[in-house]
Amino acid sequence: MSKTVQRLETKESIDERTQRVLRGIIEGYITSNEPVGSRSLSKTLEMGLSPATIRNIMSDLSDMGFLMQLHTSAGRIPTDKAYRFYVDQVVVANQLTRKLQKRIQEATQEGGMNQVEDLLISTTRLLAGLTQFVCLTSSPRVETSILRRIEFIRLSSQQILVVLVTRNGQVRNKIIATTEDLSQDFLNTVSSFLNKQFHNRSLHEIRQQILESMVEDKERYDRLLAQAVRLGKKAFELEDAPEVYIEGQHNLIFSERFRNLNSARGLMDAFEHKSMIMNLLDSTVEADGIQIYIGIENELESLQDCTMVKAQYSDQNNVLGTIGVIGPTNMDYQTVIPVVDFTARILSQTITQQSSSCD
Amino acid sequence: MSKTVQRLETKESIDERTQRVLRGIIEGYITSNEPVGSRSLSKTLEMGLSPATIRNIMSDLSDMGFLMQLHTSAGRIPTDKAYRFYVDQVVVANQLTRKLQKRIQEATQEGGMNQVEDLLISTTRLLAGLTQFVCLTSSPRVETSILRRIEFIRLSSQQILVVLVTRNGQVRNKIIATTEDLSQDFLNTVSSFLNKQFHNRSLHEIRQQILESMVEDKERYDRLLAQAVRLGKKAFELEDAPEVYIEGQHNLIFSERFRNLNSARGLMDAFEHKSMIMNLLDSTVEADGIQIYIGIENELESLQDCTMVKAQYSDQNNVLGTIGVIGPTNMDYQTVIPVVDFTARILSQTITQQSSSCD
DNA sequence: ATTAGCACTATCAGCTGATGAGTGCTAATA
DNA sequence: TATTAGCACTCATCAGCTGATAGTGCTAAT
Repeated sequence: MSKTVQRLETKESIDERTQRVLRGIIEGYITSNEPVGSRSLSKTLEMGLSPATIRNIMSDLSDMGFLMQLHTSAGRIPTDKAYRFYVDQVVVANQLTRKLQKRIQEATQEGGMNQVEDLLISTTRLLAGLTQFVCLTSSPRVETSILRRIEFIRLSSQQILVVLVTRNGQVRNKIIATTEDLSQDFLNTVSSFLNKQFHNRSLHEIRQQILESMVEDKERYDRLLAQAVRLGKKAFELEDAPEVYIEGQHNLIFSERFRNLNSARGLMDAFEHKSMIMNLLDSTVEADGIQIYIGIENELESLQDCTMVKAQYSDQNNVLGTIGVIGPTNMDYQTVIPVVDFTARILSQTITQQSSSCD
Repeated sequence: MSKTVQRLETKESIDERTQRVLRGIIEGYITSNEPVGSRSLSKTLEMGLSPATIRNIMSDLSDMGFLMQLHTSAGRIPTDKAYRFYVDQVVVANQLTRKLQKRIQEATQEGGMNQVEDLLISTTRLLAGLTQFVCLTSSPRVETSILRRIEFIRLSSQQILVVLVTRNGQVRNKIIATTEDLSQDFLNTVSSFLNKQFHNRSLHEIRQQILESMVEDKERYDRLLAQAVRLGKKAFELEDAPEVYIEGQHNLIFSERFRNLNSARGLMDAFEHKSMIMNLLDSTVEADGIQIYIGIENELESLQDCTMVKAQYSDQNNVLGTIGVIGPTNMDYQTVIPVVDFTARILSQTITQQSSSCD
């Protein structure tokens, strides 16, 4: 794996005029998806500069590493560094249109969404549709979520169904095998014990505590407690399956905007490995707000000619997961950024409402 | 939607020699994915026929509708009718290699598969990987599955979690809202009543019966029964979400074998509509064994230059769902057919084992 | 410092002729 | 009579050439 730049620098001071030209090229390339040349830029820029002057400036910008040419005598296109400059210095978090805001809100409020999973899936799909890119969402880590309720249901003499409900409305099922035949009554006692004991604790804490209990002197426990601990251990041994939702993969193939992309295949393959995606989404440096990884700033190689825009969502207490889109580096940052941002906020809001609706 | 042929006919009697030529062309095209010409065929066939003779025969076969040319002076390729002939008359259900059999068995026996969902997903992925095509699987219709257990869990004063376990190990969760605050004790009574009443009935039957109960004179019920009926109604009102698993979509784009396919886009889009896929899979004429739809035999337009090979899987009593692959019409039928067949059998077997492990 | 002018270069679409694989027809053959 | 050799013909493909276009870099004039 190639050691990559963490984040591109844009400390250099560029004079006002040069900045405007750079900006013109970036925006030109974003809208047209074609290399932009000095002549056309001279027109659109309306700064009264002749193509020749523009060429000189472009030449300087190339030297500084902001522009590159696919071949001599084609216009120039921005480098990743240029996009970084653009995102940091130029793009101001402009408002979404009311229309878009409404659309996002409505989509997340759609009926029958009391299961967090459904909400996440439909939000992911929404964002993929809005941006026409690929959208990825990581579901809340069960690990860190708060226990709301645990219940055991006897299925047969050897099988018990564990139902585990978290604070934010995720429901997990797991069938565990037992050697002893336990009655439903007994299971009820166990679960009510566990519920009392571990109410409002994170699953992680709970697991820890159970493990500690087990090493303590077993003599001190009565049968109930011993079984409770044993069942609890199995129940909370949930493989923390990295749940990821991916939508809009077909955009990667069919969208005009992705056409320069040579590593579509690699990305598709990467998407098959959920745990890798999970990593991608959840490897987060800054705690809040939107995060943007442009081109080579991405660690994953097949992502290095894409931009990933992502934001975390949370309930009132904790960060739960991440939602993000992957698009071409010349995406329309001015709209994509606020769309992702707003969607994440709405998502947080909806989930918070849900989890606060418990007692 | 174009009215399509239900199933292509191959009643015509073709003499032995002509059959061998046809078969040679089909197999040639299957292995090379290139139109086959008279000269090369004359060599590979080893029947001592000159290219000229072969050409005459080919000409006859073209007249009968078994062959076509993409353009004059390219070799000929088989028509859908030819593949139908091939599948019906030539392909004998040959055995899978032991190696493949093992691989399929191992993949389905992989640990932690006590949830049917996991089993289906991993089987779908397996089949997509083995064939390098797209694989589709429909999950058992909750509608027709048999109730094993139902349980209500009080989450808050307004929310109740319904947990529903079917005979073959599917677990469904649903959160329902209540106006009245019902105690867990009360809910336990309700669920134990419902469990007794409806044990081993299909969800469909149960729903029917509940609806009938509701129109009966309400006076005759005590509070328990009334609530049980009311909760039961909500619980069994599960939207029968058509659950479909799709794997290997990227093969559609990247596989060499699909390259003639112009409607990849259409297929990808179709895959987004799960209910359509569900229809596609479950619209079944013959009850058992493998089913093959070649080219224009498919109702779905964007599938009309593909072949779909599918088979149903079942538990000891009922057909549960369908698993199938979609590939190019010139797929290697000799292996694909037995692979799908065997996979479906193993799937049935695994699910049967699971559902019989209850009391 | 800016700009006009000019030489240079790469891409693209369109045309060309050569090549090759394959056919259909016909006349000769076993 | 069935088969085959021979020949003319048809297309698709490909390399090579063309002019048009759009861009650059450099230099000299403003």
